Amino acid sequence: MKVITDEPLPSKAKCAGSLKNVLDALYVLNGKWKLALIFSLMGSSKRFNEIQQEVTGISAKVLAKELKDLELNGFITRNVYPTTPVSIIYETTGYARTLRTVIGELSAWGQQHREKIKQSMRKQVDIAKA
Amino acid sequence: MKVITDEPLPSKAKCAGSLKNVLDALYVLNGKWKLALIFSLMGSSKRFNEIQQEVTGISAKVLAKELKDLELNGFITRNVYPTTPVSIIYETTGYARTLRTVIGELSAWGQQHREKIKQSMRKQVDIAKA
DNA sequence: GTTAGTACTTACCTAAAGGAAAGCGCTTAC
DNA sequence: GTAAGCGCTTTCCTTTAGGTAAGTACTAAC
Repeated sequence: MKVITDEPLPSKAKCAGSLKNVLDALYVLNGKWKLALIFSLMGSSKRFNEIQQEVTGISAKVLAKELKDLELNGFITRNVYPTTPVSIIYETTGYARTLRTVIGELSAWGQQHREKIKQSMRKQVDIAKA
Repeated sequence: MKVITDEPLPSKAKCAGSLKNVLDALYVLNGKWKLALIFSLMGSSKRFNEIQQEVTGISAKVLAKELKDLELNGFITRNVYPTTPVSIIYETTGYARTLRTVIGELSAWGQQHREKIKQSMRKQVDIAKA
């Protein structure tokens, strides 16, 4: 067991940058819905109500707010088509698609995480301390 | 321009699962700090004050809460060494390390995102609609 | 006229996140 | 004794996220 006491700056400088990157990414992608919304629109462009149906649980207010936010940050565009009642269709930008790998990894991780949780619930916990 | 009106369920069923995965992942990894803390401890095991110094901006209260949360979820372990004043060292578990790729992607994306933001601030915005 | 649908907005409210500052129990150094 | 350091906890407070429900502006159908 190595008790760290006299190592003020081992290699922190080089890691601090990466840490800042993580923090920066989380800053624009925060909240419960942003990544899910981008993911939903990456599948196909959709209109307001369609999004609300797919992303179950989101309220109209929050959805409107998040869509504005995502548009301001350049992740999606809001297209108004002058059909008889105007159609408003949201779609992802190319920039949002740079998040594809991030979201892909997150989705894959989320899947195996759910599996793990289900198993540990069956075991009823005997892992007080591993 | 393709106005979606008569496509109730094109391929939603297969995407809904992935969407749920994303939501599930975000559920355990929510908040400003969790991924950053895991990332910090992935670099090297640390004690309380060391973490607080590296992850600048986090308060003692929030750090204590997040560490408890991460321990409960099996991402980190809290090791108490019976040195003269007890040393408490936090380290990541193997499970936390399954997040390595996710965090790696997030960090890489955060880096290029900051670059993009810096550029668009110089240009002073002439990208009303691309 | 009413009703219905789309895409929201507005008002109100609760809960949770997060921050600042102080305190606490312990030990060691002076 | 005092002071300082560690690893927190406690208290108080503000901010933010998010939810519900109602309303609004438009149009078209009945």
